[in-house]
Amino acid sequence: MGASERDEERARRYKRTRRQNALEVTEDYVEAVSDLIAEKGEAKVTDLARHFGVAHVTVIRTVERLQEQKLVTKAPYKSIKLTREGAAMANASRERHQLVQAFLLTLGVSESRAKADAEGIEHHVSGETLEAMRRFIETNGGG
Amino acid sequence: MGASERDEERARRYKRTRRQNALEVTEDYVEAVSDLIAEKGEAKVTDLARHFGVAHVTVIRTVERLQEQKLVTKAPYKSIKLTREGAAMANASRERHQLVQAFLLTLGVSESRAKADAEGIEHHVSGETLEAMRRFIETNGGG
DNA sequence: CCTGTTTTGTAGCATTGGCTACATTTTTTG
DNA sequence: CAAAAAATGTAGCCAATGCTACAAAACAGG
Repeated sequence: MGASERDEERARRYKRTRRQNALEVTEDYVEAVSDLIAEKGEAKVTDLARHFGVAHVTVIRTVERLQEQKLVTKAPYKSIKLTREGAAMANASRERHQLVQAFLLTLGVSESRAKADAEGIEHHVSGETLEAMRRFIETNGGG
Repeated sequence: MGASERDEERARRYKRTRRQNALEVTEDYVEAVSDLIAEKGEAKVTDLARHFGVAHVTVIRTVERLQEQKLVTKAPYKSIKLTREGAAMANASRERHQLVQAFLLTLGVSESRAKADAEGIEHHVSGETLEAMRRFIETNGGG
């Protein structure tokens, strides 16, 4: 007995979510690197470790992976820089993050909750849902 | 130079999101077990593998973990059963899932997108945000 | 009831994201 | 400039979630 179409569709959704979870860390890192460069002029391993509240070793390994994915560059003992693709991903991620957060605020969620929930939600929002959120903010925003 | 309060808060949010990602699989499994029992009378390893689109071995190991967490029980070569806590988690998870999906539909997102996005979003929605979604559905729902 | 299929289980490997302990390099500072 | 402190790197561990390959148990048909 094979998988029904409904099974297959659900399985696809499940896998998509798992993939997005894997992407989350990547997006969070490039966004953090971008923010740190904007704020301090450079992004160092220690800054990222403090940013995420993890051990510096964890940052080093994750940055290695990001290098393999051509999202950042880094020479030994030097700070982390974004490639063009990395910068593009950071911008897209930040925009989406801010939109989701603004949406939650407009919906009536408190600031602290909006920040916390946006962190988890942002990576799972499709373009279509993002558009719906944007419309909602435009219609109900500001007041 | 230590971490600032803003750093610490952001780090807490980040860690919370990572924890929720780990919980995701757990919640998805108990919910699937609950659904299968409701539909077919029992939940077998193969059913879950088909449900999620993963190898049966992955299911076996995950179910072992769920047993350690007292969410399910399982004897060798027998089907999976929910403990009281497992059933409670399944119900809460399903309710939240449905509410998020209904919310997205009310917001104007297409059904397929709503289903897909709800899958990823549901595990990251706090009680407060869930309440805001419920209010929104009540106000704008039905039409 | 035996034989073949399906289901379940075990062993072992990979990747990701955590960690500690220790080593090395860079930076700061007295 | 040398010593102390900070930053970075390496080695090796763990857990979770995937996988394939092979083994054993349960179930179905003839």
